[in-house]
Amino acid sequence: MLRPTVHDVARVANVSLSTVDRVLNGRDGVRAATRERVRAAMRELGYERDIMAANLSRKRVYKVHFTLPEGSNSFMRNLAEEVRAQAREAARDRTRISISTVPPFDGRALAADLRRLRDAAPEAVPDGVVVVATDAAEVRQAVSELRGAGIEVITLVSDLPASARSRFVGIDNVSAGRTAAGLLGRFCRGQKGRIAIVAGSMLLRDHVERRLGFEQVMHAEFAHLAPMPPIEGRDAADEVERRVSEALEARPDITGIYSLGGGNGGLQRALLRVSPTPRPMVVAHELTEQSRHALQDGVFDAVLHQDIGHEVRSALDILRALIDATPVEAGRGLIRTEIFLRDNLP
Amino acid sequence: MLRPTVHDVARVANVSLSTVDRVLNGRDGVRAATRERVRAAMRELGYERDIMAANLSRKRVYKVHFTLPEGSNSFMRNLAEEVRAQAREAARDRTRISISTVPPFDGRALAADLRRLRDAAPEAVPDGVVVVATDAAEVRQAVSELRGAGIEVITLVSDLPASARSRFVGIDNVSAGRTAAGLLGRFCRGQKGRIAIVAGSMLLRDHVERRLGFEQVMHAEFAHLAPMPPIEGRDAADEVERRVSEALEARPDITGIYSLGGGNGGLQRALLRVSPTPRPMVVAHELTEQSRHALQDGVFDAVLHQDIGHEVRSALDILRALIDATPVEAGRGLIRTEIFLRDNLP
DNA sequence: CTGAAAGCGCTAACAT
DNA sequence: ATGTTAGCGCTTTCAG
Repeated sequence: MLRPTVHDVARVANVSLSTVDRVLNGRDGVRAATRERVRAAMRELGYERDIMAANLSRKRVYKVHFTLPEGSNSFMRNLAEEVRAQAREAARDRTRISISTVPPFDGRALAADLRRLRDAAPEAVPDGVVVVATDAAEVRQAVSELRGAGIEVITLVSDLPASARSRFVGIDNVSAGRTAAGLLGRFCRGQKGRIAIVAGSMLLRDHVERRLGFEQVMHAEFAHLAPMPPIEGRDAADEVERRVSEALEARPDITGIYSLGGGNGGLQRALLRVSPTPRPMVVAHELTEQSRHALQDGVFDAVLHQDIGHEVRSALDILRALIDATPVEAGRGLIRTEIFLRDNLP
Repeated sequence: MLRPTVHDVARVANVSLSTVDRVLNGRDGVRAATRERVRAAMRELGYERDIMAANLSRKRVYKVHFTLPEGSNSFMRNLAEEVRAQAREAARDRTRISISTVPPFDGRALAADLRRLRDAAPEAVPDGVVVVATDAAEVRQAVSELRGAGIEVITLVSDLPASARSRFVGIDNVSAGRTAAGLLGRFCRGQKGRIAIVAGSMLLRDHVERRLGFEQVMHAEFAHLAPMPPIEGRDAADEVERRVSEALEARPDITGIYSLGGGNGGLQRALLRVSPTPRPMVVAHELTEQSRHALQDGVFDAVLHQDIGHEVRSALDILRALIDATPVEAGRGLIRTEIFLRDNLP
């Protein structure tokens, strides 16, 4: 037996197609009694609307806008590239993607960009917005206004907690930090010594979260391995190289290193230059050309990674579902942190 | 400007809709010259067919059958549960799913079930079959017959190489084995001793491949840790418990264990009962209630996991594409192997 | 408030 | 070998 259609509902409820449609789409102009009759018919038949057919008829085009930080680091450049790549494919799924970039770490500029979207000409106003959020009050406010205008907002990579954003898509950074500690602690089993943490800046939210998770687990499970205060390398290879070299020379008992930010090329050079023995075990973030080589050469032991393509795709899926007011699983959007060793490089 | 439609193509090529349709679907009854004219028009306009509309018009229902091993272990039970869950959702995507189960490790029974599908009443013959394959000649034969009858066949979780199956959906099991070795080798750094391998059956292709990858890396990178010949527990907790207990008692120098199959409850019990010191490091497969507890209690150190939901969804996507004769990316279907520690349990 | 009718992009009889 | 026409399930004018 085939799925019931609007026709069946109309017949059973003894109304016309248009009335069923009005009820289906919550439009008014239907007497309460009639509406109830239609609802009853739907329930009785187990009616479920065919979204494909609906979209076809309505000639629906999902208008989605991405607001990204200007290409400060290679991660963000990759992200922008990925969005552009998927913009092409998305056309086949009735999705039109636009992109704008704003200066990084500038809440004001970001908020202004979001407001611009809301105030655009009606046919240019997007149905949904994806934003790599800077954590600032103005941004929270702007997001709230977008939502007020019926625009769905997804935060990507970096969340905006306590805001009106519809969803967050990215990894769980606390969990990533915990994972790093679990690996590094086991890699250094039976060793005595210290663990060095290399971060970009403790002003970056995801870095803070990773460190938090890392120290939670280190403290609870591997108390003999005392993490040192973070070395802040500002995600810049040169600075990382200099500071890590100093640290390695000053403390020959460094048995493990957790690099939770960028600048991994510098870390790698520092390790090759100082070459302490036995070599420290190293866990870093994001699979790039640099970190891939470091893994292959046995300089890094593990790399934690977030799959950007997956994140963008996921953001689009969730956005379309939100726009269609289709139920979206709660946990959807939490991307797994992938773990790469030399042995499972893709 | 909107996407061009069949109407546009027809107009430009100066033919009727039906002719465009014939060319589009590779039906014959079109003169070569006409066909070329239509093709040219498509290229000129950049025409791309709207699959949703096509399916709507065609009233297509994808009939898909899953043949699964009877619930011997919790992984397979979860798999069956997941398939049932998605059977409900899939209805919305014009997909009708049926399921049958067969005794595990029984190539004959599996082959019989597959033949039954092909020989069913015409309207009950599925368009595609998804099967967790037992590696046996009869099964290869049955798969070949299904394909001969125009039925697409996808192997799930465990592949059937050198067979006529259309695709494989699952993890790269060689890579998973390598990953396990990379982890276990590092976890046992500085130790001397032996590594025990616990497998279900060397008749299962995925188990063979995992072992292969594991030994590759063990040999190349951690030669001081000699892997023992596999203990075959037939994925049954009791048998695993018995055999592992014996092994632990016979060889107190077991410093690491790689459990690449099912029956992890038994492994866990054996470890608790014999409780060798220092406790061996343990890497196992599949996150289940059992292995989750083992991780939390510090009995297991890492669990390699395949996301079943993702696999089932992926299998259905690919199957629909195959049935539609839509091109399917080659790498599609290779699911990432996830790594869980106590610290990043979902 | 409610309904009839004309599509959306594609396919499938049924002509010609 | 090609064209005409009537839908698929839903939405959207435009009339009652």
